[in-house]
Amino acid sequence: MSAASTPEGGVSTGSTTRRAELLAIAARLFAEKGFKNTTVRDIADAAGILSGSLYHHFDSKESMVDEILSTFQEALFAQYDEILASDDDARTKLERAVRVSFEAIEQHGPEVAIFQNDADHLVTFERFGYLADRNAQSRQVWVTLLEEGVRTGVLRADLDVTLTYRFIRDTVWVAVRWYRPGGRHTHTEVADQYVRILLDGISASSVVE
Amino acid sequence: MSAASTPEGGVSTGSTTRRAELLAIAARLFAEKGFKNTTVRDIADAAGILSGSLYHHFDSKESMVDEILSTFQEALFAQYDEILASDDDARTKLERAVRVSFEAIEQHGPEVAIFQNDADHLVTFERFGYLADRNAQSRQVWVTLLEEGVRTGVLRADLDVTLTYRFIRDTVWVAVRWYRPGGRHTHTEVADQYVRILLDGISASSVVE
DNA sequence: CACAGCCTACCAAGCATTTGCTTGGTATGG
DNA sequence: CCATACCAAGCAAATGCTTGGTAGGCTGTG
Repeated sequence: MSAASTPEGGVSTGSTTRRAELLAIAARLFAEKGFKNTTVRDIADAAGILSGSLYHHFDSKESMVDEILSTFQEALFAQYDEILASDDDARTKLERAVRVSFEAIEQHGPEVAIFQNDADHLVTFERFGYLADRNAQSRQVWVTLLEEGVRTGVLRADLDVTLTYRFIRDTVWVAVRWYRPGGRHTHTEVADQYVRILLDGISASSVVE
Repeated sequence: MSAASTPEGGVSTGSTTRRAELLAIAARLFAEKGFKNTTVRDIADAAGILSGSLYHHFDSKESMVDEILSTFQEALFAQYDEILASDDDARTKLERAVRVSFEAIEQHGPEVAIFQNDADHLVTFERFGYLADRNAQSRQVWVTLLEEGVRTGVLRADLDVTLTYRFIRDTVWVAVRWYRPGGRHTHTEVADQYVRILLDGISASSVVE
């Protein structure tokens, strides 16, 4: 029923412009109000059209968020993979991973926010299984970096790697809730400040045995 | 959720009032699925009653979450105030504040989760204005502690206090997403690990000029 | 160069379901 | 006999999505 009314040629071609515009509008609203809490009428209003007209461009509300998230995840993990495969030492890799993450918040805030806020809910649908995979993959990236750091003596030997991973992940990604491009700090500054605290702590005299 | 088998707290525990039971059920669901995404029928099903019957106990869905959050916030800030007013040095106060927070996650997980996930949305309603107040108050607690630390020379002088506050707040409270009572770590262990990283970093050799 | 045909983007109207909540009635223990 | 706790039925609004139609630009052909 759906394929009949939707011109097949318009899927990959068509007006990429309008389609991309609508996706950007939807992403912003999903990030602001949450996926479930954003109605197709909200999106249509923001785009200046009627809700029914959205279905000329997309199959469903789900397919919109699907396209938004999958595209973003693809790009992000390409960067992580590059860092993992690089020749940098563990400390530099960690720094780069943190920077890349804050950069993603800067450049793809809505996508990060949607992933943070709605992934748990979306993952219950088969269609979004890849989100769980990506999550596991992300964990693997960080844990690998941390273990490499411990092994090479760059990081403390008594570190609980899993727990540390969670702390880093939480701090970095939840920053999407308060970080605003053009605000008091650049994303690079925020990343540097966090790396400094993460590596050396906030204590004035950090004499570690 | 098989409402037929054993509705949550269906067997009246006698001592606890039915009202409190229903609030606990609602809190768990709000935390799991989000406030807006939880229907009154969800709550009623979990309680083994019909949705309309909830309105014998509560005015509205909003008043349920209101009662859940306000009660919790009251208790939490009493603890913060006690720490602020104590004679401990800045470092000890910070440690205590972190511990109290993880303790809240342990003992009032649903309440913390609701506050984390839905406060932004709820705060747009006049009724929940106190949530914004409490948020500002919390910020004040942490910033005061950090500034005291810098002033007394316990913490690094070049610390960006506001940024540090955000990092701490994010890491501590978002832990509610993964921390599970009875899991691999106690809340005290998690708090200690975090305090250690926060103060001294994860680096093996902290060279702080 | 006119014009039929087609395509993109949208409108207008509405349908089925879900949702928060209401109203009037009922069973049961004290 | 009365308060507590609940049921039965349903309403109005909101929500995701469908259907049939239209305006305007572009294209190829005679």
